[in-house]
Amino acid sequence: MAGKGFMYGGGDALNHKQKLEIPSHNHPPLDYLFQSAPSNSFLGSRSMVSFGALGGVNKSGSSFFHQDENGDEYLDEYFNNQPDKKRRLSVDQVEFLERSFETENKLEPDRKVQLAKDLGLQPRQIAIWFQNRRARWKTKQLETEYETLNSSYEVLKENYDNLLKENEKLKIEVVNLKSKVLGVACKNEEQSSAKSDVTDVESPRLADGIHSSLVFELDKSDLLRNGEDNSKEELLQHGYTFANTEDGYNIHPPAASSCYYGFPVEDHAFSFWSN
DNA sequence: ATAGTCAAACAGCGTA
DNA sequence: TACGCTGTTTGACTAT
Repeated sequence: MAGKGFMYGGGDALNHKQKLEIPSHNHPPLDYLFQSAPSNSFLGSRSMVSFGALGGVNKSGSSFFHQDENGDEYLDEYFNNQPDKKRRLSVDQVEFLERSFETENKLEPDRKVQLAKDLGLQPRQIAIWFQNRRARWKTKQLETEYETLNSSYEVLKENYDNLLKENEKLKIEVVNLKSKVLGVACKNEEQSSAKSDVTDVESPRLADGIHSSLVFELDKSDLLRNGEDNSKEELLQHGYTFANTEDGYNIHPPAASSCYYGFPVEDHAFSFWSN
């Protein structure tokens, strides 16, 4: 990022070289100093603090910079070794930042400066921490939302599968009922044909003997609606029997019925014939 | 020793 | 121009 701010902590992201170029009015990385002479009340058990802790003061208002008789030694060591090391924030610093984040996850400039002062970090470090923290929070949110959506999907899928099964059962039931009616109609047709004793050119038959105009076009409700009593009476005359059921009655053909449509005997749709 | 994970810091882009 | 976001890099740390 050429042309960006030169001072560490200022402007946009800086490269490593820039990061190490401490302006004359600023201080060497404090974590380096703290490694030998910690004075920050926010230093955690790990004794780690960012080397960006420049110019801060702790809660008691005392300087973060350890200015003792060895101060120059730290300075020399810093510039000689150039400890370009990334340091984790201390536990206390993170806790402080977490509490601040819980209050408000966006960072106004004033709060950033105040936090930087309180924690002895660079404002840019505070900004970066909030940036990363928001990213982690968003990731967590996405995971949570995914879990929620996934469980909703599982429930919906189960309901859908159950509906499919129910639908299949209902379809089978429809076929059952239609085949019952078809059987009745066939028998009726047979009887009529026998009576007329001739081939009826106006009632063409299909090769398998099923009357084309009757196939799956009648259902029990039609039969019941269009004069149940007459139909029943007529069927009784032809040797049909009726068995009462919960939802009406089942129609049984005469014992020696010759009406056969080529369905297997064990066909579920015709199982009622063997009742 | 090394692979995996986490977090600090950075890069680059969009936006107000 | 500062800031936010997303993606990436890098170093510290841990488990094996």
